[in-house]
Amino acid sequence: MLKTLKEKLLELGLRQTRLRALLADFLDSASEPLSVPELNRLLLKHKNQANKTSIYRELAFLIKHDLVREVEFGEGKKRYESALLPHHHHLICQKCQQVTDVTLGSGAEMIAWEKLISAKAGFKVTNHLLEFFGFCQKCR
Amino acid sequence: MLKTLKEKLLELGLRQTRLRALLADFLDSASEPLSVPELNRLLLKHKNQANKTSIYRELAFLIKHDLVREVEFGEGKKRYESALLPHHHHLICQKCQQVTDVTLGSGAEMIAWEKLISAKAGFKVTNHLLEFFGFCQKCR
DNA sequence: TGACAAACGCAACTAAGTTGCATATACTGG
DNA sequence: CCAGTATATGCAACTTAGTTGCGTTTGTCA
Repeated sequence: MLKTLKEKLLELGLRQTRLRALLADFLDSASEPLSVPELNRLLLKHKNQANKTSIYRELAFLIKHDLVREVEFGEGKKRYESALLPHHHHLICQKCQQVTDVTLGSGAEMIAWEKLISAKAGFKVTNHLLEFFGFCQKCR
Repeated sequence: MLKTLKEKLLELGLRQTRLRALLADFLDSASEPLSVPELNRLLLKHKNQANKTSIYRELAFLIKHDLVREVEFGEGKKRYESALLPHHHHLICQKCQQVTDVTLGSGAEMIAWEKLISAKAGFKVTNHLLEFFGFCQKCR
C-alpha cells in the first residue's frame, strides 16, 4: 500500500508543525498536483490561513526531503504533488482542466530514448518533463 | 532547405513592421527558444527598443499565424521558437543552461503512447510537452 | 494622399515567487 | 517541566512575467 506524507513525516521524525501537517494532508488527498494559490485556498477553507511565504518555504522543505515534487503544466506556475506517488505523467484536458494520471508501461521507451540521447549528444539525462494535453472523455 | 520566418512573412503578405521584422530575425537566428526578457535585451542591443506589451502582442500574432510556438522549460516563463522548425525536443543542461535540440526517431513511440492513452483513458491527445534535463558533454 | 485597420507605447494592474528581518513555536537537555 | 535554541512563521517590500485599456502612430490600399 502507498504510504502517505503524514505517515512518512512521522516516520522520519521531522518536526511537527501545523502548516506541515495541513499541506501533507492536502497533498495526500489531492487527485492532481496543486499550485500554491490552490493550497492557499484550501487553507482558508479549513479556517487555517497561512502566509504564502511560509507555504513556499514549507514546500521547499518537503522537496528537500524528497517528499514532494514539482510539476509543470506550462501555465506559468508550479504545481506540487506527493513524491511518494510512483513516477507518472498527466493528461490535462484543455477544456475542463481535469487532470488524469497516466503511467506509461515499463518506462522502457523512455530509457531507450535517454540512451539514444546520451549516445548522440553526449548528454546525461537526469530528469524529464512529459505531459499530455488534449480532451478528456467528457469533452472530446 | 528550411524556410526562415522572414521569408515566410513576405510570402504570406502580412503587414511589414519594424518589430515584426526584428523578432522574426532574432527567432530565425536563435539556437534555442527565447524568452520575452531575452528578446527585449536583443532589441536593446540593436538600439531598437520596444515596449514589452508590443512584444507579447506580436508573439501572439505570430503564434496565431502558426509561425511561432511556445515552449516551456519549467522556469515559470514562456519561451518562443520558430514554428517552421520541425517538431523536436530539448536537452537542457542544469549547470550551464545550454540548450540542444533533439529529434526522437520517427516519433513512432510517441504515437504509440498516444494511442495507448486514448484506449486506456478515453483521452484524445492533441499536444504534448517533452523536455529533458541533465548535464551536457562539457558539464557532466 | 488620405482613410482605416493594424500596430504600438504607456501606465496601471495582476499573479507568482523571493528576500530580509523580527517574532513565535517545537523539540531538546537539564 | 522549564529554559534555550534551532526551526518555522508572519509581514512588508520587492522582483519578474504577463495583461488590459486607451490613446496615438504607422503601414497599406484605394
